[in-house]
Amino acid sequence: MLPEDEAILADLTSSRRSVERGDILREGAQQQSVVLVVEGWVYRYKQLENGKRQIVSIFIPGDLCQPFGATPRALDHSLAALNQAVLSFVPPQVLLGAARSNPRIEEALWCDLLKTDALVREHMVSLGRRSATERLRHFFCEIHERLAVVGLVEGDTFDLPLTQVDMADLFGLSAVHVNRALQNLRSSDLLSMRSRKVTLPEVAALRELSMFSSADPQRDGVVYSRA
Amino acid sequence: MLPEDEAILADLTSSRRSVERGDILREGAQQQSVVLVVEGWVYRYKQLENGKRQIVSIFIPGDLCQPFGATPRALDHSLAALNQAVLSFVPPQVLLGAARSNPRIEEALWCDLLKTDALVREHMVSLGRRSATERLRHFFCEIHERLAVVGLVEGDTFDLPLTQVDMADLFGLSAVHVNRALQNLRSSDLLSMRSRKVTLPEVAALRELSMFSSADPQRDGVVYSRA
DNA sequence: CGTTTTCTTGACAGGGATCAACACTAGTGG
DNA sequence: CCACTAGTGTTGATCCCTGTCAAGAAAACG
Repeated sequence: MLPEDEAILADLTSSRRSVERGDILREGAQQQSVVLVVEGWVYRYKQLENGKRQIVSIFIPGDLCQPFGATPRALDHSLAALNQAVLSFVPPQVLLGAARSNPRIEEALWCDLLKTDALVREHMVSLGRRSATERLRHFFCEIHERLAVVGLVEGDTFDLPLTQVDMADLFGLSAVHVNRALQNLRSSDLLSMRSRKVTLPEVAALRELSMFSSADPQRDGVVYSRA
Repeated sequence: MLPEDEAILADLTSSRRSVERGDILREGAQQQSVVLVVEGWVYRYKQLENGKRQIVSIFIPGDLCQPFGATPRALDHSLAALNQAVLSFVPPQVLLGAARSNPRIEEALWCDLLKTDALVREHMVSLGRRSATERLRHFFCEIHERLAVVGLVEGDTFDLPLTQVDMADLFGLSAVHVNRALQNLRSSDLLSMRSRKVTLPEVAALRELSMFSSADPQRDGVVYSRA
């Protein structure tokens, strides 16, 4: 990314806001701006009348939580933070303007949008066609790769601010079963977890097992990378 | 939609192509154009190494099968037709150009994109948190509403070119279980099916039961409507 | 430190998968 | 026009993955 592009994108994060764990925008809220994650983890979810919840996307630093051209409208889902997070609320006009003024930025924004969609699709495959253990394996590969891109993996270890209840709602499982599937992974020595820190000693083997294919061969589409 | 807009959009369907049931684009293919469905049903799916398949989206006439700014890239999924379909392959530059030249078109394209995403999210909720019967009920409500918008519902009846195997791959179930869930619906007199024709005698009751909430209160975002 | 959240474990139940026939439909070619 | 075939729909029997309930252990937190 060229310096001039970076300058423009740095502007996007000039008006930051810090939020605590919990809802940021509720389903039905009139959404004015696009949320850019600067720090922390954010997720989208939908809640059913019977109390069941499904997490549909997870966002990490550098991710845009909505399509960059999302015009003001009522949200069909809720947006929440998993831990304390720093967000930037960017009016879509700003993003659209940046895209118009600079083809490279336009390209980067579209690239980001397409990758976000691709992740959602992969998640759907997990929900529909993978067993509990397979879902976990695949997810850990995916999140490891995404975090590595933005420099949030140290060695083979990273923070994972998800409780087992969160994971249950993410994977479409019960919390009890997530617990048991995690024990599976731990006993196979492909994963260790303690106090929200995950270590994947053999990522390559894990990828092999979970038939994980990188969604991001080029790794050039991150809209905003941490300094 | 104003006449001048319609003229521009009509242009988009000038170069049509007819396809038979089966794959249109395979995963990994280099995608050059955005596919617009003029007639017939199209779907996106992903296939796993073990042969399992997950359908991630269904498209009906008037739908754009990719984000309108999708730049040429390798597809992460496959695109296929459920029945004989007429498609228009539109270069993204054409759509982006139309968007730049006319704010109403830009708005319509973004609106379409956001709605497609919203449908995907609702589908994820089904996969993760709804029982087999609930998934079917919800799907029939959704598809009924979408078909009605483009004038493909007569009375309370419409064509459904999905086999039970297709539905299984759409809902993340086995074909046998789809069959049994369908019998549930039929025995409750909320649905009748014969030779690919579906009738929903009491859509209102079905919506109530499936807690279906319209994703499209305004119904103004269809990019291309059949004449 | 108590309190609350989160994690773990066991027993049990159930939704849905799998396997294997068989019926039905539609398309094929003789 | 009718058998032949392949795909689709239907049914029954059985298994197992995952959910639910409940209770205790461990960790996080002020």
